[in-house]
Amino acid sequence: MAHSELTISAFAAAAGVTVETIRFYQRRGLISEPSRSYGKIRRYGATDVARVRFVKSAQGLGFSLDEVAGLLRLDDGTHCDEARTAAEFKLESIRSKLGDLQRIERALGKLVEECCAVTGHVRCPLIDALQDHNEGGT
Amino acid sequence: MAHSELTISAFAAAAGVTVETIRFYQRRGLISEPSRSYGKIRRYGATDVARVRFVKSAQGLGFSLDEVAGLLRLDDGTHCDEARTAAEFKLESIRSKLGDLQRIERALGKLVEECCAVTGHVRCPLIDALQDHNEGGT
DNA sequence: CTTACGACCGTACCTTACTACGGAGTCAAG
DNA sequence: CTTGACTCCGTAGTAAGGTACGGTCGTAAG
Repeated sequence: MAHSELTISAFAAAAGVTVETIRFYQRRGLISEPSRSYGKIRRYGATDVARVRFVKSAQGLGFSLDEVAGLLRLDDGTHCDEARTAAEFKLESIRSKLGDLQRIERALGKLVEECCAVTGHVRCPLIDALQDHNEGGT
Repeated sequence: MAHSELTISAFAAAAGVTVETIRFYQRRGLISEPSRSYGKIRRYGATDVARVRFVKSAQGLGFSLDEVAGLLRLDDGTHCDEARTAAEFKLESIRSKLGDLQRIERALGKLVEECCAVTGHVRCPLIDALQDHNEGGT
């Protein structure tokens, strides 16, 4: 596998984005310049596809491209101890998001269950879910 | 409770945003126009603060302001069955995000543990985490 | 009364993340 | 050797989400 032979358009399609987006990510350094096998045409492989997919997922979770780049740098195996520290920070922010998301999920699940099942007004716990957690700090 | 008496600047500070952001959210309909008690000055209460905090949290999780508005509408107790259906959709997207986030968390946790503990090259599982999940579809 | 601090308003500007465009080079098929 | 799909490149434009700016008004202190 990893037949590093995709043209940019095939690559883009495989990753679920457009060619322009690939070129944009290239400029941003989110994907490494691939070996331009004969001529000056870029060729991409399966790992590149995974990388772009990762970018898209992380983005959907509220990370900016800069943050995603940071995450990806962690994965590159270089500057280990630096990466470790950074990873610990990231982990914190991720766990915080995880908490928020879980609270929203619970609240929304409850809402789906209870909505219209109760009499009178609903006052669903979507916002409250986060409020409970937040009110610890002033 | 709910002493609806905050001025816009106090409100903004309480919610952790700027006055301009409040006005912007107002225009977008993310917070309801408050009763302008005497004169034409807006006054806000604790529920408004919770609302803005919620917006910010949801945003950090990758929801656009439009989506957040959608979530908030669910919470408003009106158009119940419509809300229920929408909530079920949202719930799906939230659970998908939750999955991604958990995979990243696990991978990052592993990375922190294993990085530099192993000999030779690291090839950490950050991207792989999402790849495992994604490769089900071609 | 005037000076100042906020609230009010609209408009302009900025950053992030794309997206579209125009023009030139390349390569395989006909 | 032309045609056409596809590559390359740079630059310009767009949408979302604010952020900043300039000016008016109201009221409370000096």
